[in-house]
Amino acid sequence: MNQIEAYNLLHQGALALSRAEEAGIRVDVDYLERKIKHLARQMEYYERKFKESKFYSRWEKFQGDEPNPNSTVQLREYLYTELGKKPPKETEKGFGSVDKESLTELNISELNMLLESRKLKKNMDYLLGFQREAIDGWLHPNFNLHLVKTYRSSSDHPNFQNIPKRDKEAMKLTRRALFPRPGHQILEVDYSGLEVRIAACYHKDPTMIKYLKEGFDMHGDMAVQLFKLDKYDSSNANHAYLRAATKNGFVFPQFYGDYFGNCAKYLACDWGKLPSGNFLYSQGVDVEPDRSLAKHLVGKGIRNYKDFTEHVKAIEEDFWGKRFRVYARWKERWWHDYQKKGYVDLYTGFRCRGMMGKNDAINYPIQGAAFHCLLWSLIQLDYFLYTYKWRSRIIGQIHDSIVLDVHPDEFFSLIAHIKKITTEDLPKAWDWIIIPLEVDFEYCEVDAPWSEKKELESTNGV
DNA sequence: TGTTCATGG
DNA sequence: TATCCATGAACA
Repeated sequence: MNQIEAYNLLHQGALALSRAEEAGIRVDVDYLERKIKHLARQMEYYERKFKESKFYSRWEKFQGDEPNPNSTVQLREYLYTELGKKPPKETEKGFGSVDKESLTELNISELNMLLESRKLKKNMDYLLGFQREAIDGWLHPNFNLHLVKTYRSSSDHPNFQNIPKRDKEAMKLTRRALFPRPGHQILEVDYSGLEVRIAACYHKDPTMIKYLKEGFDMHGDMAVQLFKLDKYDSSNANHAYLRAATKNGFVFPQFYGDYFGNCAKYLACDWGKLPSGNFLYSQGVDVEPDRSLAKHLVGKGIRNYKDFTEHVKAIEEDFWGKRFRVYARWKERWWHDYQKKGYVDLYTGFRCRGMMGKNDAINYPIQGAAFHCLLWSLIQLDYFLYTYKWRSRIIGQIHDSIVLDVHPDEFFSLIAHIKKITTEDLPKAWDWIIIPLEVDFEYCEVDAPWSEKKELESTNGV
């Protein structure tokens, strides 16, 4: 594809997204007002309790003034200088970190209070943002195509692309404010594993292609290797958890250019959430014998954190040296080409210029082109809804997913059309897409808020 | 204005 | 060489 096609994609994309902005999403302003008051009371409670503690009075003495728990500088001085604690982690600039991971690791009860109040504040900020941007009970988030260096989109006022989802409590609290039009329902369609599939279009690694075409479970296989399981059992909650940890703590970081040391740290740390124990995070200390995963790994010859790091190192070497060696060779070639040319071209006709590190040069074209798949689909869908005067509307987009406000009469036929556009029409339009694409659907009942979203079990036969 | 933290993909 | 891309709030 060439730069004319790239321009047209952005032009048509801007028009389609402007219609989504105009459509907007309903917001329950009464709920916002109630909940904001409620959160304010909860925050006051935590503040009061925190100030009653000995931990606080010592901080007050040290500070010589009223301490500000929101100041990372004050907090780190107090913890790491006055109290002499050892920072579990450092910031990018080399100071002692006071983020959630570090404060949890320090294991001081007053810090848990502080973390709780940070969480409340964060939730409050989302609701205040909605309240500030609401016009007559409607939000109209902006969707930008001109701000991101990879030619992805961004969103602001309010940002539609970072509303809580993983933390169930925060998810319910924030998305409970957002509604479809009266008598309508929210529908979401998202491309599954889009970036992995688009990456495979670039590097064409046969093993990866096989995983994607045959529907084999790459994360499950890696979990078996990392945790020395006999066989992956998806009905086992521990296995399912380890698979998620593997996906987020090894596979994706490796794709983005991380190395075994960080991966080992993340995986060991993450076991803290597992019933079987958090032993390895206590750095080099031998495992506690009464924890089942610990026992299991000891039985396999991995006795401590150091052993585990070596183990992850070996798996990393196998990952790039054997399993995905064609992918690895592509990365080297691509990086070499960038150093020669000073730019990288996307399959979609865009060019990224400027100073890039190795990870940047490799990841930008994948991230950008993956988003363009979504954008192309959104343009087609918008054109279709607009031309045939459907009552359903696109109301937003989150990198690899589209959010719609749907009239119930149009629900099933709309799903069929979306499936055709996203998984059949797109690969026909762009011949560089050599991997089959898949989409999943989620939906809410009529008049239900976004917090009530559930999976659509099967879209066969619609 | 740059840094840190938290949220999403 | 060592985790990619954003927005937004608060602080210094």
